[in-house]
Amino acid sequence: MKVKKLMTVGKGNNLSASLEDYLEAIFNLAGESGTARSKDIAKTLSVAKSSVTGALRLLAKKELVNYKPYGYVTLTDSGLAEAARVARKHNIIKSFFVNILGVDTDLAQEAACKAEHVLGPAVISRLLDFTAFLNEISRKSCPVADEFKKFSKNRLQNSDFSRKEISKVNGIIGLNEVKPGQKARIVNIIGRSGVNKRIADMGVVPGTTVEVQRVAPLGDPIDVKLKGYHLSLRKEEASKIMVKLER
Amino acid sequence: MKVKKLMTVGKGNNLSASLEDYLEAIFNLAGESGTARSKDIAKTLSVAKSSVTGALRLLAKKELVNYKPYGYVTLTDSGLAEAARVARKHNIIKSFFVNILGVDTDLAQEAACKAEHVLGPAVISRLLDFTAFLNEISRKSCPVADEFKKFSKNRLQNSDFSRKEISKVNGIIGLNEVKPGQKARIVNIIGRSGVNKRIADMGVVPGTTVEVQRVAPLGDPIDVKLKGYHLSLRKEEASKIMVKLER
DNA sequence: TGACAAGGTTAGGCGAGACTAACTATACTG
DNA sequence: CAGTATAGTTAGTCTCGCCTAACCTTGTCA
Repeated sequence: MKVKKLMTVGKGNNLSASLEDYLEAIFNLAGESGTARSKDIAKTLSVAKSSVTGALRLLAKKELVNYKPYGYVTLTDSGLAEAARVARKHNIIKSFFVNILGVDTDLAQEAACKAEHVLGPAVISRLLDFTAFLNEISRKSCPVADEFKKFSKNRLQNSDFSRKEISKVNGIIGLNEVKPGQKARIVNIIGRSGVNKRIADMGVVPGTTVEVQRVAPLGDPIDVKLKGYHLSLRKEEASKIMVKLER
Repeated sequence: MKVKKLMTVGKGNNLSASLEDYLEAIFNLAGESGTARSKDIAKTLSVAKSSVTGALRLLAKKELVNYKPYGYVTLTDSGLAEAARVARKHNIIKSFFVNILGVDTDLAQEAACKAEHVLGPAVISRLLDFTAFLNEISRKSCPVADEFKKFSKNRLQNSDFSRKEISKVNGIIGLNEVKPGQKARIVNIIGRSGVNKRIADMGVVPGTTVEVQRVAPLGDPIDVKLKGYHLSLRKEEASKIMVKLER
């Protein structure tokens, strides 16, 4: 039997993603202009004014904000703590994206907004340690972020990640999409069952090169050559083998 | 005016997070046991059978799965591509969490499940490049992941990140929570307005040490000393300055 | 062949989160 | 101090995902 949600609605402090957003917005606005006006909250989050009213009532019930209709909104002590926690997370994530990965600021901002609701303390903590670590070794031996920048310059540029371009992430495709005659480098193998297990057992690891030899009319089966072996794969199986085309 | 969602419901391929989950589950199940039974999908995702039926109908409408009531479920070609894309993302994220950050496998699995719906191609692509980069330099100079492990061993261990422990991430707290007499190291400053801007302009960067001198009865204002200066901060401002207590 | 178990579907409902439209309170201005 | 613009609230509705309970299908086995 599943666990039921029969907790008292009272003030159980389990914030939904959207309530966290409201809290964070208030936190930021209060910091900038002293006080958080409902309208500005609405604007920051791109929601209707009425939605803000609703959220404020919920937050008030949880005793995270001081809220009286038509009055100014302030954070309570626990609200402040909670908001700071969220903002902290946001910052850690965003700074990783921007400073380490070199993602565009706006994009990072946006991604961090969503990721902050999703990554638990364990991951965040490790992430933070990791950036500290990178700083450390950057000082000691090499400036990691810069090295990385150089490193990625050398790779073939697929920088036009329009929002709509969803079918390929960084040029990685399923083996089933490779044309006959083409060679590709295995990036990873999803799942370890059936043929994929067999392949893994053959000692095939990411990095191995594979060549597609023949593809049957409907894309199934696919004949490949790898490590000297010949193999015939079903399309479903091939789709689980992620590859990057050799240039 | 906002952009309206007036697209034809038909088969516009914008998958919601949950539909992506269903697709991914089907992808994995089909890989393991040849075919995806509705019941197993339900079990994998921990949802009721009826929810699966609903999702399958939606996916069928988008032509991502072949679905007939009471029949077997298979992915269409575009469904396969889409599912592989999601699984790929999942793998990239999870492997970063596990292999680089050293997060526990189950936790990473869970976190990756959520993060995969939230991180766009740009971030994923950078992440992938970054792991490739780390592999590169691990071979050349030092094994980064191991070094990191050693590095984090040396830090004070706050490893008990129970789910409920939400008020502190890795021992980082707001300056407002620091007790008089204690010293702390600034980790980051959220926002650059008001006093925080003044502080930032004073050349205070992450790493600077700050000492709390006096805290007024209600926690406001807070007198601090930093870089030789004395400052009086309002609680709200202090809460935007993230610090870590000095040991 | 016919009964039954297991899997799948339908119907109805609920909560979260958002929206629009209409109404009310507050604040500014002459 | 009235009048109006601006901010905030209320009421009602919609969509998404999910649930439970009851009902159907299918395949199996005596």
